[in-house]
Amino acid sequence: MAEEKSLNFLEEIIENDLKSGRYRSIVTRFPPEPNGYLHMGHATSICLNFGLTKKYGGYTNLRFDDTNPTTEETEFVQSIKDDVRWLGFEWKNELYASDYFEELYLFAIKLIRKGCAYVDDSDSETIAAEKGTPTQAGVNSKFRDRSVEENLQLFEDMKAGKFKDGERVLRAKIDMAHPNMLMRDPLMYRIKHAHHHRTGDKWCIYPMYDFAHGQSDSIEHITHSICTLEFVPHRELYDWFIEQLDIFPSHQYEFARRNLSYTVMSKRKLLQLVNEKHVEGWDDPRMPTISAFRRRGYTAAAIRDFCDRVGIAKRENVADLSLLEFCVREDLNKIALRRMVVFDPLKIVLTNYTNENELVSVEDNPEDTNGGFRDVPFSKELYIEQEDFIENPPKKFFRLFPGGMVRLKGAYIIKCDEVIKDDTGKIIQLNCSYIPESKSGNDTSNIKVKGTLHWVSVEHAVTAEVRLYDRLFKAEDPSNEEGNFKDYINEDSLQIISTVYGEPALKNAVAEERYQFLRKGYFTLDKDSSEEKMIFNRTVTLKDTWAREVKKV
RNA sequence: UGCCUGAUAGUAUAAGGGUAGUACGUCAGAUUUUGGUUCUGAAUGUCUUGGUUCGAAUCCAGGUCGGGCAACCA
Repeated sequence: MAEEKSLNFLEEIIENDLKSGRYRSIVTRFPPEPNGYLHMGHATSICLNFGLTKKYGGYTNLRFDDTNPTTEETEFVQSIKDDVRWLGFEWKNELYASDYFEELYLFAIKLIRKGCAYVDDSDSETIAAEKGTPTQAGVNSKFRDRSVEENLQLFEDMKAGKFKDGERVLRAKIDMAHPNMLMRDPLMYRIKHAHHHRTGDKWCIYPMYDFAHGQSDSIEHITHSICTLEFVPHRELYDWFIEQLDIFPSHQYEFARRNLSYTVMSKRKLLQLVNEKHVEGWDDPRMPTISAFRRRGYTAAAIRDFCDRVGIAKRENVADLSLLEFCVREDLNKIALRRMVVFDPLKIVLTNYTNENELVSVEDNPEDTNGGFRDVPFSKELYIEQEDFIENPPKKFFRLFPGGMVRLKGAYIIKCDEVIKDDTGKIIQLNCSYIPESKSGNDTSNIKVKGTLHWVSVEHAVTAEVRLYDRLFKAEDPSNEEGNFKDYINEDSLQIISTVYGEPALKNAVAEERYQFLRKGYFTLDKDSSEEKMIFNRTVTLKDTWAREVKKV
């Protein structure tokens, strides 16, 4: 009997709502602002919102929170849709806060009529000053007590474009002494003579987040409006507008934003990394954006699994990058095709080898019992990794050394007989002998070796470029370190090896397919690849217990 | 000297008055034609002080520490 997975606090709320009959099914929404690319934090929100309706019945809308025309662009709308789809979720309706501009405008008029809103002529400095501070009450604006008629007229003039940016705002009339600063006559509308990515030049007044989000939720009958912790103080305002307007009572629930170790997650900081060219773009594989993870070779399943395993709660957190890496390795181990690729070649010559055109058969994926095999050409001259040979090996080193034996994966056991160096003492070639009766699958040699190496035939090798990525930051939580987060950028986060040597099957690599370069890590073809040149991104390394062993010394 | 909010192994998350559990990470071992995978085992935790109770991570009171709130951003 499988243990029942415990519920997170939102699932509990929903189950109670369903049980009590408050709702028969639920509606959630994912509400990104189209002013940047989605990142891992959004992935958590996406998995949460879509996951909840999948689990409990109902649906999820995709709603773009596009109330600020000066920062928002269609480019981002497209990338967001791509990312949500790629993550494996389908929204019920594609919506925009701008779809509701007319309705929102009517809501504003309703509040003016009720005496709950007024037009303020003060400039932003004055309004800010009059707002007071967290420990000090604000004071009323001198425009606070205008008549309903005057307010109506002024608001219409605002809409009609009779004022310049910043000359007037519409504010809710609540309480300038309220302990919650958001309740001190918050702005509802501001004037922006700006082109909107969807409504064009139709409007020159735009609703503020607080006057758009809750009402949009309400219009869509969102039952559970889930957002991050920084909006907790907004909930009071959210409820106030809904109550004053007497519209469908959506409810807001807050959870803690998801952070990831060794990176930053705020859009502002990510934008800086892009603009200041610390990375190549939003989908630079070192970025924590969804498009970057995709390009790097992460699978949607792995990301979903990660979000699932981390869970959600209400306390601030920094999730371990190693958990994400575990999730992607676990998925990739099952699906990646194995290939042999030598990064840093050391030539070996099998002095006693005389066969011609020999092929050895190697499994594509040992985890897959139905998996296929491929033929790999074997020959007298092979490449192995430089690091797989040490002249004076440390203890527990079971790769190749003078007089030592190793198996070449899928082929024969070889013995190192002679080390050849150039004038500078650099090792340039190994002369080895192979054990003919040790062929894989047909081994009658009775020789036991500890090490198995990957290799490629010199004559048959195909070349490619590999890009090896490391964490973008040296600090676990760069935002919380002393000084600027950029001081902690890892200068070695990208290592390019322009020529590596792969077995011929590598030539058939296709986009989207995942590969495990034996003993090297998981790789996928990068979009920069061309007919002439294959470029592979390292998605993640293999777990390397030997590297850890070496480090200990 | 305001308001809101949070605190469980290194990290993340359970336990909702009754054995503090799970995952990742760490360490040790077994298996292995990838030093991968798989398997086994171990170490490590309830912010603090009181109170209620047969019994408290859980309820109550005080304290400590962290986060958010003074954008015509979302």
